[in-house]
Amino acid sequence: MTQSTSAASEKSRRKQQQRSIVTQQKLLEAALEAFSENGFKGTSTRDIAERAGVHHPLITYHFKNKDQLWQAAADKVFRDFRRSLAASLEQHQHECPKQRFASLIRAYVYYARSQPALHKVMVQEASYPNPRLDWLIETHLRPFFQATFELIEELQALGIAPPGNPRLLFNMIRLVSGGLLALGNELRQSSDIDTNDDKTLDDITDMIVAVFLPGEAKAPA
Amino acid sequence: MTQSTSAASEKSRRKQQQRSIVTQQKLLEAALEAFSENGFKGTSTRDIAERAGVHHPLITYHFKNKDQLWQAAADKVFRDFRRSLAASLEQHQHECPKQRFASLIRAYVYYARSQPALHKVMVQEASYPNPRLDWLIETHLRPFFQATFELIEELQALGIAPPGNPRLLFNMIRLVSGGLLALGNELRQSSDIDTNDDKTLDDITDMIVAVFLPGEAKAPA
DNA sequence: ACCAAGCTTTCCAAATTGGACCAAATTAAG
DNA sequence: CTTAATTTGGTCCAATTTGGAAAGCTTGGT
Repeated sequence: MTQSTSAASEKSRRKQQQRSIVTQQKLLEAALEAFSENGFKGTSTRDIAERAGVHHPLITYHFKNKDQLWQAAADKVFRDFRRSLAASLEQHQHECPKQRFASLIRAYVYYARSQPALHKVMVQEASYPNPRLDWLIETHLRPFFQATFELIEELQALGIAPPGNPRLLFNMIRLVSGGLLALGNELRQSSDIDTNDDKTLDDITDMIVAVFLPGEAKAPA
Repeated sequence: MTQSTSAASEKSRRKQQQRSIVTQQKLLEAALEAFSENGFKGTSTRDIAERAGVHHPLITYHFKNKDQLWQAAADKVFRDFRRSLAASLEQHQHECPKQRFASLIRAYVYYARSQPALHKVMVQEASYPNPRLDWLIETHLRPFFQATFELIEELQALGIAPPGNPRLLFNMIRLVSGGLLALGNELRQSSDIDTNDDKTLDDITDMIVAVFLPGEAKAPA
């Protein structure tokens, strides 16, 4: 993804310096923030550089151009996000299906708070057809969704999740899990809901579980 | 909101011409589309004028500036939206609470498809604090939410809606009701869900009701 | 010390921005 | 059918923003 990494081709190669990595990270986070606030079109590379506290030509240096930077930034969040969920699944692999999925939702909700850009960027790009949306779907959404559809189907077979189109059910769950956190600014003012409060996140998790997984879990042996 | 309407102050007043109304409507719809796709910052008045098929100085003439145009456009959707929901409530006022609310959800979902900008604009503006968000909340969200919170509380008291913070519950419902339709472009590609199909909308409605209003409705006398 | 990696500074040409201006046209009203 | 106000077309502008090039400086690996 980054220039330096892929530059290992000709003769002289020297390993990437630490400060370079730091700069890239700063740029990626700033890009994420900016893109999630103003969309791809509404964001200028200069704005990103400013947020990162970096001179704007460094974007060209590190990421070639705006598109590449967007992709690198999106890739970072979604990769992180999926890793985070996978970790939760593995960590709770010996618990009953309902508990496992509840933990997954919890992980989703907490990740969404730590990185609300996850959901915002998705909505931004989904607002009209464009190559970035296609990339996002093929690279991250489809693989992730596919695996989760099956989880949902299991839960339905066990009578834990309600019947109906599992894809629809899944999308509802992901929407509330990520969407509420993305609306943080609004909810505080419109509904007296403080998404910074851990208590709120737990309430959200509990409610999602109560609503979307109403079936009884098997009593633990 | 429009200039001509408020220009009734000095001496000579002549009623607004028909073509003027048409132009304003075209501009409002174009503005909505553009703002929902690219956000406020990412949208230029020229882009809006082009979508509307009118010369861009007409925006200045009819709406003074970009901010006023945004507000007029947002006001139009939200007013329409609330009117639509209010109509549903009134139309079903003699049905049982669960049926009434189910109809409300249905009205929400169908409106969200006819005007996905409703949800998109909300997410766009909520992505960072700004005066437009404040206006939106005070003018439309709070009044609408307040009334609906109470409906939810009733349903909870009747054991139809699950317990828990009614505000949280409400926001979940509105998120899935509006959000799925806003993600239309993505869902088709990522989940084989076609939000243009009426059948899908009915499935969505039914699932929301099944999930969020699991309690038994009183048998109709 | 050498030299590539990384960064700063400066500059530019092109495009876009919101908005001003005024003459032409359309139309409501008498 | 006049007439005057409304609405629109066409043009222009000054300011800002855009992505990117160029050239030289600093840092750090070897």
